[in-house]
Amino acid sequence: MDNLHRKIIIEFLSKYAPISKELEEIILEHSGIKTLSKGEVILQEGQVSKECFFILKGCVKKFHLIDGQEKITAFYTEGQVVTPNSYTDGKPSKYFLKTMEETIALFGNPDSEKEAMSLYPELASFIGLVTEKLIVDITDEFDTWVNHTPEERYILLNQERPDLIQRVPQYQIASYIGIKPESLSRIRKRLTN
Amino acid sequence: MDNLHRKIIIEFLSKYAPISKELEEIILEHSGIKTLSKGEVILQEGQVSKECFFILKGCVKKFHLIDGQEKITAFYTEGQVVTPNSYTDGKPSKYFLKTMEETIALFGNPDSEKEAMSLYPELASFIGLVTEKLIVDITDEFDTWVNHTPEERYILLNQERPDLIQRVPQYQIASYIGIKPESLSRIRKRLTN
DNA sequence: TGATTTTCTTAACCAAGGTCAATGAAAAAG
DNA sequence: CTTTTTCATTGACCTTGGTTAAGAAAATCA
Repeated sequence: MDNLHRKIIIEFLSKYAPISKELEEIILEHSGIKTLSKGEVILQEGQVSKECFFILKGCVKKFHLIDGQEKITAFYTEGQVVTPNSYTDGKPSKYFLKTMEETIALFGNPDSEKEAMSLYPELASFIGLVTEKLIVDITDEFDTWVNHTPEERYILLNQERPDLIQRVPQYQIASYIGIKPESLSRIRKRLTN
Repeated sequence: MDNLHRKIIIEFLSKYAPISKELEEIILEHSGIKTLSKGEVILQEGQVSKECFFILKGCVKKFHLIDGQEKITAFYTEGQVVTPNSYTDGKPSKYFLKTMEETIALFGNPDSEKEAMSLYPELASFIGLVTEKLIVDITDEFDTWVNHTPEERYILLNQERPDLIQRVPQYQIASYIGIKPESLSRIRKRLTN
């Protein structure tokens, strides 16, 4: 694990609570690092996920297939945790996870998670914090979504995740903000005038 | 606490894991039951929440005030937990919580929660399950929302929470599904034809 | 490099929701 | 039982996004 990756993890973990070097090592030891090539499918619809992961480098999209069309509901990038619902509830996934670029991520599975938690009880409360924070983030995102128009969502996206606009094709951004590529073109035109 | 309320709680708790009579008592002892009258504001925008609650009877709406307009993002009814983001992250709330009817709820606060958890470690892992399930529910709701039109959302709401249509005024249902009351009228007309 | 595929833009027309204003119906208040 | 207020519906007109089809621009590949 190189220094950049280490920094991303530590930065992430420190958001939740002061973290000891010891706990840091425990977490690193119990997760496996993997590199995925561009366009790789991490989770299929109907499949039960056995892994959650943390992105060190790269970008992953989450999408539903509706009438043969991809409907993107999330882009995950560096420093984000991805815990598929299917990983948590053991039910077949309703959505896909697919890399947009070559992606390096730390993978964890329930067995090693349980093992680590039984060895290090402080890990459990730490995971609790991460989980609680996730709820706050998701509900905030939901509220932001429903309280804005597609045009406003595009403006917000430019402000809050300008990197995404650069690295993701526009027609996928369109899907993410809930409109068709043609409409996003028009919105962009409206905005430049 | 009467039998109906007891039943609602036990039904709720059993969704997550088999629950012992003992743990049941612990939870009941550490939460205070309160009755709120119709129209009571539980949480104000800008306020830091010190309580989460579980609804035994009644209905609570969550809404943002945008340009003086209520934008409803959730209705909570019997058997649902409400954990304000502000309760979790300690930051001022971005939204309001207000009762739609007389509402009876079990309230918990961080102090009694921590006390109970230190006395009964098994409670912590139980709360972990509840929290994880919340994430699954919220992301499912989010995905359902973004993948449907207002008309489809209205049809879904009728199927999945027919009680809400009965007990909540239509213009508030309209706000909840993201449209104006006039548009909901038109949708209803379209659907009857 | 030239060829091919992918992505982005434009335009004309359509459908759904927003706005404004008027009217009716239903509930609440007196 | 009225009166008043709140809520729901309707219609005319506007705005935004969807659809379809064509072509331009960019990225990829041979």
